[in-house]
Amino acid sequence: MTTTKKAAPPSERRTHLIRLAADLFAEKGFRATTVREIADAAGILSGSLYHHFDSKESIGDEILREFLDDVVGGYRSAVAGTDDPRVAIERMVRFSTAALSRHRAALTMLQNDWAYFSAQKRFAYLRTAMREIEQTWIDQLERGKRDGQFRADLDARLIYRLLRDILWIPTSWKQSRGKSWKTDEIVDGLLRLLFDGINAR
Amino acid sequence: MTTTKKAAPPSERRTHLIRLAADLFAEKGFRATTVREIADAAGILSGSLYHHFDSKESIGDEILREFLDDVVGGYRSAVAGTDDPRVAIERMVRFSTAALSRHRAALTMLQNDWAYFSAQKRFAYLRTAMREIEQTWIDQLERGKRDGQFRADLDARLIYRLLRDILWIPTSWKQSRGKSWKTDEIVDGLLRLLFDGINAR
DNA sequence: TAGGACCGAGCAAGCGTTTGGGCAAGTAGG
DNA sequence: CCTACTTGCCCAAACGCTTGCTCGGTCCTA
Repeated sequence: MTTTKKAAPPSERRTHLIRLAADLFAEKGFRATTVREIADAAGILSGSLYHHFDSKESIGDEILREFLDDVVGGYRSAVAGTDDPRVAIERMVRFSTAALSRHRAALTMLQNDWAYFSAQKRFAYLRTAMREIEQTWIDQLERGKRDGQFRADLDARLIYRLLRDILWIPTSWKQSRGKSWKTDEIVDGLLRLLFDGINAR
Repeated sequence: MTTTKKAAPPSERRTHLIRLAADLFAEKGFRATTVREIADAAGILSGSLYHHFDSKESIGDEILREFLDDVVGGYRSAVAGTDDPRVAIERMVRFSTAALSRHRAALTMLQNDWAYFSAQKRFAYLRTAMREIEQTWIDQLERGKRDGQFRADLDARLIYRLLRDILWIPTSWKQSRGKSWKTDEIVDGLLRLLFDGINAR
C-alpha cells in the first residue's frame, strides 16, 4: 500500500461542488453551513457528498489551501520586481484586494472560524503562511522607514496588523444594499487613506 | 393578568451569568457557544440556566442592547460639545476603542453572527442603532469637507465604512501572543494613520 | 459488465429546551 | 419557639430536532 486512502481526485463535478460550498461558506462561515445546505445547492442528498469528499473539513481544507497559495505567490512576485517599498506596498494592496475577492469564502472562514481551524494539526499550514505574509509586509514597511519615505516613528508591526485586517474589510461588503462601490474606488480610497490620511494639505 | 410572563428581573446571579456567557461569546461567537458551555462555566447544569433566562437568545439580546446603548449615548455626547469635526472625530475614535474593549462579546457577535441576528424581528433595533451611528459619522466627515479641513474628494460613506470596521479590529487582538500593544498605542497609531497616513512629510 | 454518481434510510452525538422535583433560606402566624 | 408556606436556585432526566457521516443498493453510461 503506497498510496493514501483518498487523495482527492480532482474530477469536474468535485470542483463544481467545492465552488458551491465556497459560496455558502462565504456568507455564513464554515461551521454555520451544514452539509445538507451544500447538498441542496447541488441538487443532491447530503450523503452523496461523501462520494466526493471524505469529510466536511476536507472541503474547507481545499478552499483554504488554494487561497493561501494564491496570496503567498502573489506577494512574492509583488516584491520581486522593485526595491521601492512604496511601489511594492501599492502592488501588495492591489493584489490583495483582487485575491480576496477571488477567495471570499476563505476570508470568511478565517475570520469566523479561525479558532476552530488553527486548533487542528491538519491546518498547521495556516500559521506558517500567515507568518510569511506578515514578514513580507514588515520588510517593506521597515525598508520605507530606512529610506525616509515613511514616517520614522511608524510601528511596522502595528501598521501591518491594521492593514491586514483593513484590506479584507471591503470583501465583506459585496451584497450591501444601496450604493455599492467598485473595487477600483475602494482600493483607491484605501491607498489614499493609507498614504496621505484624510487631512487636506 | 397585567404583567408579562418573564420580564427579566435583574438579580445578582443573573448578571453574573450574563458576564460568563459574554466571555464565551467574545471568543467563539454566539452560535458556536453552547448553553452547556455557559452552564459549565457557571458550575451548574444547562437546564438550570432556564431558571434565569427563557432562551439563549435572551442572553444575547441583553448583551447587544447594553452595547448599543453605550455606543449611541457616547457618540451623542461626543458631538455635542464642539463644532470642530476634527475634534468630534477624535473623540468618537477614542470613545469607540474604549467602548469596544468594554463590549468584546457584542463585537464578536455582530461580526460572526450578524446574518443570524439581523434576520429576526426581535433584533430590529440593531439596524436602527447602526443607522444612527452611521449618520453621526457621515455628518462629521461632511462638515469637515465643507470646512476645508478634510480632502474635498473624500467619499464620506466609504471612509465611514472603512473606519467602522477598522475601529473594532484591535479589539480582537486582546490575547494575541507575543508583543501586544497598549490601548493608547493602538488608538494613537490609528489616529495618526487616519489623519496623516504613513508618508513622511 | 464495470464503475462513477447518486438515493434512501438511518446512526450516534450534540443541540436548545422542558419538566418535575429537592433543598436551603426567609417570613409570616399561632 | 415551633410550624407552615413561600421563594430562589439548582438537579436529573429526558424531549424533539439537527448535525456530520455511513452503508447497501440502484441508476446511467460507456
